Amino acid sequence: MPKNLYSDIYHILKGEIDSNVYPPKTILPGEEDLSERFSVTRNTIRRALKKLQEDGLVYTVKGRGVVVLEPIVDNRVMFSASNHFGFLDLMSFPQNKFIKKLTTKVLNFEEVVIDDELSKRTSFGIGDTAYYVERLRIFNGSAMAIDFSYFRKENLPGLSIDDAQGSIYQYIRDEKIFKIAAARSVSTVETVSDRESELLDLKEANCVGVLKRYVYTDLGNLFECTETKYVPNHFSLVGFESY
Amino acid sequence: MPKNLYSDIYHILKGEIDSNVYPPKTILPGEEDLSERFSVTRNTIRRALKKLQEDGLVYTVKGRGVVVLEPIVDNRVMFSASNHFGFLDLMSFPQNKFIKKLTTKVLNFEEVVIDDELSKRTSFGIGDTAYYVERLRIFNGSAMAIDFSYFRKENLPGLSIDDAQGSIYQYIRDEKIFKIAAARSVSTVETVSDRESELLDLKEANCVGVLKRYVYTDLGNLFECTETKYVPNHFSLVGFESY
DNA sequence: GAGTGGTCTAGACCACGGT
DNA sequence: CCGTGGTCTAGACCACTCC
Repeated sequence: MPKNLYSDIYHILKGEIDSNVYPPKTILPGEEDLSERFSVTRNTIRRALKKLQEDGLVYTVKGRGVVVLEPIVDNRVMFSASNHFGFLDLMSFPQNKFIKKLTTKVLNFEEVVIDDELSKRTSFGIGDTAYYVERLRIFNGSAMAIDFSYFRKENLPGLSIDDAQGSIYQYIRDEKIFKIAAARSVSTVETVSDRESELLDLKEANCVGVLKRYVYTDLGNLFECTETKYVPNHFSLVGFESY
Repeated sequence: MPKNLYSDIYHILKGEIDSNVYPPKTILPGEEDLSERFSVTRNTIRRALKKLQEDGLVYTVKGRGVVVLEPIVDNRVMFSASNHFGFLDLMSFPQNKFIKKLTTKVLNFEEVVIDDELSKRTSFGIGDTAYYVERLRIFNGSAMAIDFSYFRKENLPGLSIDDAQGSIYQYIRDEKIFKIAAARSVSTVETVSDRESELLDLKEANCVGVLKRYVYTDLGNLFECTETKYVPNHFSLVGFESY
């Protein structure tokens, strides 16, 4: 479906790496060779290679070439910070097929005005109006996470409790209200409050993982601030960086 | 110090955003204007803008322009997955100035052969020899984290306990053994073992944050697998993605 | 020194947003 | 429609790795 040259080339090369045409620790053909093979400029090849590098499949070394990296293994519910548009979309992660049933229970839905303290928590402006939503996430029958969310009302004027029950991102996409531009995330571990320990299936644990996400519209303003608190031992957050 | 055009331009623009020449939610001058201003091609401008976007400072929208994003606030010990070369280098993070004293205690240092089970844990090959190192990290007098590390011996033949006591990455850089190419990380929350709870200053908590990092050499092979277990409430892991 | 990737230029056409 | 960023080409020079 992608009709960009560089994107096509990226997919082809990725397939060849996955199917061991280029095994780990080997060097890919040079950029010059690849441009000949695909009949494009070196520049276009470089964009495809850069995408492979961002995926963590290869690493390029000046003067040597493009090296295929060894793969690693892990087996939990992955929530990669990227491509994570809300909890409901998690089910579409290919690794997460074993989540048979994910339900959402809205615990709280109200309008709040951002005061000094909330502004520190959410980075919203003082005086802004926001929807405050609490949603309990139930995986295969156990309460595995709670989302505490603030949505700026200005950007989502008609939000209802029914939308919150479904996927808010689905709602945004369907209604074409705006586009989501970017997200910043901060991940921490915190000791749990009494209320949280009542709501979540923590077993013996007295801590939760916290993923705080700030989401931007394509006009540059923050429109969502969500803290997801999740139980230990069941979730992984993955990342990749090259230097 | 950087003598690349695009990198210079990136720093200049970043400074202008920080000092509010271009406030949040405004649009930067167009790429054409910027290329005129700096007397470079549009291509070079685009690279600088891409770097700003990777930093999470701006977001570009086709047909509209480059939007400056609103900043957010947070105040913990940051360990960004990127630029994190071992714990000792954490002190060089500008936000982390308040860590006055960080010491390391080596709890264990031995050679191991990777068997089936260790191979699953580390993604190293079966039969490889590795150094296994346990290091306790003490911040301002309290035991805040433990690192459980495996280093492939093949890549680090002469590693001694003294090197482990200092910064292993310092050692690698100084000895110019190889370059570090990339890292994959997986972040989780786990309930704690008895031994860990004895070693760490957990207070009431019975869980730890776990950051598992796989580090690659520039030849494409995995050379380190480290699990850092850290106490709750004191650390943040930051991320940024654009769509 | 031969070959690799890293940077940069000059110019072209397309797709999208706003009017 | 015009102006924006997105993609692509053709060709150049430099810095690095390896032999």
